Amino acid sequence: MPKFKVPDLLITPRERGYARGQEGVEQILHAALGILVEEGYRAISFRRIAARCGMSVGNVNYYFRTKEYLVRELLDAVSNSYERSFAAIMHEPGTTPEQRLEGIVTLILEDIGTRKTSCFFPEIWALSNHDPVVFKRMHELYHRARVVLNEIIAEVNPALPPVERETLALFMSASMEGMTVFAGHKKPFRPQIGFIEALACKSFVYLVRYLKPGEMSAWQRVPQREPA
Amino acid sequence: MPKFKVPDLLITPRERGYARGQEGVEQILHAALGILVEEGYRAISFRRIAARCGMSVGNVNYYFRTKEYLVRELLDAVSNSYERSFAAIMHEPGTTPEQRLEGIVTLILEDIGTRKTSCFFPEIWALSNHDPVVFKRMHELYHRARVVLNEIIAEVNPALPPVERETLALFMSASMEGMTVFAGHKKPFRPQIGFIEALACKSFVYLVRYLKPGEMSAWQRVPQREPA
DNA sequence: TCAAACTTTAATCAAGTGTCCTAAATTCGC
DNA sequence: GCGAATTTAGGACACTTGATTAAAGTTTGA
Repeated sequence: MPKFKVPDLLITPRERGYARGQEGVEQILHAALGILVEEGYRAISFRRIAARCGMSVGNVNYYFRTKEYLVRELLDAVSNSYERSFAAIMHEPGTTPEQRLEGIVTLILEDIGTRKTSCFFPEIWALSNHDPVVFKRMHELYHRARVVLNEIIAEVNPALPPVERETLALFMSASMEGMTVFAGHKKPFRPQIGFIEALACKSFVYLVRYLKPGEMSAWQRVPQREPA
Repeated sequence: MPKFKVPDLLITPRERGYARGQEGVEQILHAALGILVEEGYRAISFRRIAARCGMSVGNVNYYFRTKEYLVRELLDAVSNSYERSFAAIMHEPGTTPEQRLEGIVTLILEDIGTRKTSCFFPEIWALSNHDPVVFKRMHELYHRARVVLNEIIAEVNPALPPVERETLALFMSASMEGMTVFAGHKKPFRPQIGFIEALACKSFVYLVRYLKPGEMSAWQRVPQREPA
């Protein structure tokens, strides 16, 4: 099982323009990410980006006419880098589903140990509460992550109905994301990440293997109600 | 098992001053929380708070000389409300540890369904990456939450060594917190919260009961390394 | 009653914002 | 190397928003 590392950004090249221009947008997006990581989303501004990559404000504005476009492309670039990593694990030949599951758990728990991820995602979570565009793109990203988990579950435990399978995938994904706050970069429990990884793997493998169809529904005592 | 509901704020009364003044600070703190929930942390300002509770800017500033004091008291008020809820569950007589565990899972997963919690915590997670005071208070709050879990684990599975017990408590807590983004208020998976709750309870009870001492360490394949 | 506690008004001072415009400099296919 | 397309600088515009304070008035409650 090789080690995967999620790259910071995966920027799709523009159709027109000189090579210099492409370099420009990459500088800008990396600067934007850097500011977001170091100072939070609200700190992103044309002026700060310009300062950070030694450009003029007007030039940054030439590449991204509005801040909204800029943020959207930044999200896409992060999202794309994860998509590629997930695909790599999914298409790895000669691995058992359990090995792939462990691969994902390792990938994610290693990734949340990076400063970028530890700062970027909480920022996005907060933002998605107030910005529908961010909300949509974030959940698309997580959806792609769950596709991999779903496939593994279906392979190990084919009798499990789709709803229960998807709930299980969600449970695993959310468990790992939740760790960001506690065992992410410079967080109090980062040193225990080995234990945490082991616990997560064992717990997930157990659930995936031994969860019986209908069991989840049977456990539910009260049907969920949704207050208006 | 009665239903607990976490109150929005638990404001400790001041030592001096008139009753009117106490009412004033409560208005202010509730307004600040409202703004944080609706527009994000960065939107909190004396001006906005004043507008929201029909006060003058100067008056808000009279109660809280700086913004920092204000935010600190806001955090404390939220923190205290959770502390009381946890204590209530911990000291409930005539319940098995398993029942108490289910009580906590239910409490937390219901709580993340509220708009306040769904917005407040992501905001705090993001903020804690940039503000050491918020970092400290947030982790104190979570520590108090884990104390309850720790106690339950110790009761069910007394042979489990402290480190492994604490890692398990962390794992459970983080799993539930992670759900905020996916099954919180107005989130895509809120309707499945019944399934999720069932899955969490069963999975946690299984781990708490059947985790054997030393098992976690044995699973760890590679000792964790920390890059500088 | 009357001092302490509140409240308003109005103002200061500072920093920052996105967006647009013009004019100069550069790139790179031809 | 020409020259159109592209990139860059720099500054102007027109705002918004911010924290904090001083002075003067009002309310409270022992």
